[in-house]
Amino acid sequence: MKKKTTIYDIAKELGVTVSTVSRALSGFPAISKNTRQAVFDVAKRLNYSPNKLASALKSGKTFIVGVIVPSVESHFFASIIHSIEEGLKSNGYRIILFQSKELLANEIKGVKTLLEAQVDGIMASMSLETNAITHFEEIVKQNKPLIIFDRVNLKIDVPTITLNDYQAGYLATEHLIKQGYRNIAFITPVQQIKIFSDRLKGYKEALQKNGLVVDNNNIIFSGLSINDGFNGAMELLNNTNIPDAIIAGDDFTALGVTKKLSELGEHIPKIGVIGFANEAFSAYISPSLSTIDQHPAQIGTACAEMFLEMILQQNPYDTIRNIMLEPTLLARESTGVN
Amino acid sequence: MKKKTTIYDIAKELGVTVSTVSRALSGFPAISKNTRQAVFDVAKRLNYSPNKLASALKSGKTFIVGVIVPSVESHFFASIIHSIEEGLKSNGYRIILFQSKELLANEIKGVKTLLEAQVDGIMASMSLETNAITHFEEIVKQNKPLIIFDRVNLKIDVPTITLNDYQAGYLATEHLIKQGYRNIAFITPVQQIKIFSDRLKGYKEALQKNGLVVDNNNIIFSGLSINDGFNGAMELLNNTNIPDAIIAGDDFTALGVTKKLSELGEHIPKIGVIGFANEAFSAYISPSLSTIDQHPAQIGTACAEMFLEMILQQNPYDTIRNIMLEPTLLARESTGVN
DNA sequence: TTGAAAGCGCTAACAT
DNA sequence: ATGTTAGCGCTTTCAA
Repeated sequence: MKKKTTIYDIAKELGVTVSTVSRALSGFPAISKNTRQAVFDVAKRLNYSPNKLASALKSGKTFIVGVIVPSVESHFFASIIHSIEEGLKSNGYRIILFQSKELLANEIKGVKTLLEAQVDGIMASMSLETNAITHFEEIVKQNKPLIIFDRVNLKIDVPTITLNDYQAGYLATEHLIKQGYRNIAFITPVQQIKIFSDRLKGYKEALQKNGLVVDNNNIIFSGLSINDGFNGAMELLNNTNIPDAIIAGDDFTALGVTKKLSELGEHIPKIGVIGFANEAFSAYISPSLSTIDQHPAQIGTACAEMFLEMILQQNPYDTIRNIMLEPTLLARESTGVN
Repeated sequence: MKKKTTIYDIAKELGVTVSTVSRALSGFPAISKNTRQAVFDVAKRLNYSPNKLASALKSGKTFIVGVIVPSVESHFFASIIHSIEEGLKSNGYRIILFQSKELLANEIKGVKTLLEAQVDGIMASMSLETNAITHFEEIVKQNKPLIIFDRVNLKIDVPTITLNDYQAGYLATEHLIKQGYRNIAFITPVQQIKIFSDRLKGYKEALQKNGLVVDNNNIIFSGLSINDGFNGAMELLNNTNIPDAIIAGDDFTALGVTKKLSELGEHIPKIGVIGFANEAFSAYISPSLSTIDQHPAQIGTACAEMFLEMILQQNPYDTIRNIMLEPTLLARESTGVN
């Protein structure tokens, strides 16, 4: 394998020094038009490809932002990632992805790996397991921008981009009540993540405001998956007082609920189902799934803007903003809307 | 922000040289137990975090493999990625992800970016648009391992991991025929990607072997998405000779087909539908979706093993293996199976 | 507008 | 078992 072309090769070829080549390549203004053109021509001819590693080592900037999400398989996170990329690319930043798979250990490893890779900042949404945040504090200690989005832990003092999940829980519940449901169950992930406890609060208050009682037998704590929905529904159907509607933790969970209900088919009365996140499939299944739109594209865009703000400040944490977006109800057939 | 700890700081603290520290940290054998322990202790105390950039620059190895996929949002690719990660991590390799979003331009940019980031190798599945492969040839020219999986272009001479897509097309068609369908349509992506032309071939031969004729009006060329399925079904239903079954390019496309069919509801006779890839939702929608399992986990594992083989050879392309896995039929309600 | 030279943090001969 | 030293490829003062 022939040696790779470096700026030294270009410099030698042109009889100039590497500094000139470096300046020409990086768009430094005080360079003659001719020199710049000559450098570009030779670079092209020698098939030059810059070594970003060397550049990053010297300059201290990799132009890479690490993004940690529970999983990339949901439309919600995939869409956030996409809009982060879009929002960042005009400034030359790229992202590198890390999936925690809902495991705290992976999340910790992700932070470590990204930090060792010298990323210029990190955006993260926490795993369901996350109950400690020392791994995130390390990022702050290094004075690198950290932005937490969607799944936020109460205890952390960094910029956040979240959805108004209290409102999301309230909206879903209120919608079901308006549709005539009276015994509404709630399947939710564990509660150390703020958005999930907020949602539960919204659910409870919507019930109370409408004169309905909160029945703890109607609240199931589980994970987020088709299986969790399936099992959660099974559990609820064993209650003496079977619910007439179920709010699921996300659309996958709602799909599991739907599956369980359809298995029982004629044996039970029609039960309303609503999810969260508006997955790609949700509008297309039968019955189409009512859900709460969490505006992932807006969340991603806000993350990107926030990051660009932070790196402009001498200290990224000079001002800490916490942005909250509002959810939208998407009412479909699964809650009796034709 | 205080300076980051380097191996120099550790060395100074202990009164040894950086080489000793470097050796201790990297598990070099000829180091006394005491020294090693002392180094680890100080490293821990000073909160040392290695700068992988510097290490990679010097050693020429980043231990990063670039993975390019059309999109991460399908279970198929997400699952491949997961098993690539699993297969690689025991050897210290990590992956960095790049999504082409089915656009050739993005794919080209992905290769460039990954190469500039000095990845140790690249694994890629081509976008639907990909009709030129000069960008991939650059990887080979640099003598870095390139592995193409699933979506392969005929013209490229590198190791590949694919599914027997001829068989996949054949299986799907044969299954429908066995279920009693006689006028079977086929919605497929454009044909420069080998797997899609193979599938089509399997479809045609299955028809012919069973005494059915190939009707070009029954073959629709489109993309892969819910919308493509929706529109494809609409087009097929406008034919004078309406098909009694539809094979869709993937499960998302099949979902779009299903949606269109259910919209027409009672007005048309029951039409069979089958997809490819066994997405997470496929078993859980109503009717549950028949599909062809493409064994993504096996594909990913094979990619990882192939990569590890390639870097062991003095020249990664000394031996080029092309692995082909066999698909499995998953028969469900959408094709009339209970 | 260009050159000279130092050095980012680490690894890896080559010594001892 | 440990020290010395020369870079990896690039950016960036400082000087001319």
